[in-house]
Amino acid sequence: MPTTTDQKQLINLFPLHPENLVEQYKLDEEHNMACNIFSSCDDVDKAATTLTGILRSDDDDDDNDNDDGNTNNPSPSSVNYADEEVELVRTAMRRNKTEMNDNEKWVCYSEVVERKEIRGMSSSSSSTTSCYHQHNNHHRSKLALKLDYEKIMKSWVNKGPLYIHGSSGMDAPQPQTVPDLHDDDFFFPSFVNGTKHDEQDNVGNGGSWTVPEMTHTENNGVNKGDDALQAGESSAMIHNREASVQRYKEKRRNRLFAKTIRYEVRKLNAEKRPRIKGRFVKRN
DNA sequence: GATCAACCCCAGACCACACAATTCC
DNA sequence: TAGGAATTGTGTGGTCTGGGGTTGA
Repeated sequence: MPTTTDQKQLINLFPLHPENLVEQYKLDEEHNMACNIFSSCDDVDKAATTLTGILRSDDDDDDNDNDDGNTNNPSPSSVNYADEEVELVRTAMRRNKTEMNDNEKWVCYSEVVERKEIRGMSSSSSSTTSCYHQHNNHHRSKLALKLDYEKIMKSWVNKGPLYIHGSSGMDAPQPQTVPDLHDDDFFFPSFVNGTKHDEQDNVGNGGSWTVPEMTHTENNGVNKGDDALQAGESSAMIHNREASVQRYKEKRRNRLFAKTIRYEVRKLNAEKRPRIKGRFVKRN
């Protein structure tokens, strides 16, 4: 858990303050670029290599969900701009690494809830999460989690370590952070084409949240003779996860942001209905 | 740097009424 | 139980409004 002084760094209580906006703008721009780049890089076959492609990759990935088999067939653009892409990725990674070292931007969610409850207002815009929220320009209510730690500890006792091993090289385990559940992009998996990205990606992908993959070697306190059984369970977990990812993608693909007309006849009637200054008026 | 007016942007409200859904007999 | 009548609720689009942010003097 961060110290009190750390909290001051982690939580920006005045994100709209002009002084913060300058830095925030820079951070958001670079963060968004990193996010887009990494989300596009998760799928090797997509290779959205131009800036336009990178920016569109979020939408394109839906269309390309079924193209996972083309891993070995990079698009021509990926060949032409491969160097630029690599450079972009490296830049983003450098930036992300710098941020990780200089100024940790993640906050523990319980902390957010606590502060939210105290202040009665949304002060939870850490730089990382606000990266998405400000980018989307949505004012959405945040989910408040209240965890029953005892219950969690009990139910987790046979499921390996509670912590994702931190990538910062620190000895102490890093607390697992909870993503913004309202932001679907958070759930875009770094687990694509059956290849698992290591935990480094949890930090380096600009916010893409990944479920920690458990290996049986991490599973403490379990009989080693059950390796085969555990391998089967692990495989089942992977398949379950893939199924979850597929369900998520399907749901995401079917999302509709545009206004939908449920009754075309009502639309026609409304268009024919007389108005004054935009308001419907009686016919007589 | 602080202040203020002008401007811009956008979500939400407003309206009548045809039609869908529900209830009642 | 089926079916018709009555009642209630919903959805539709163009314009306006107010609040908040931005800009320039």
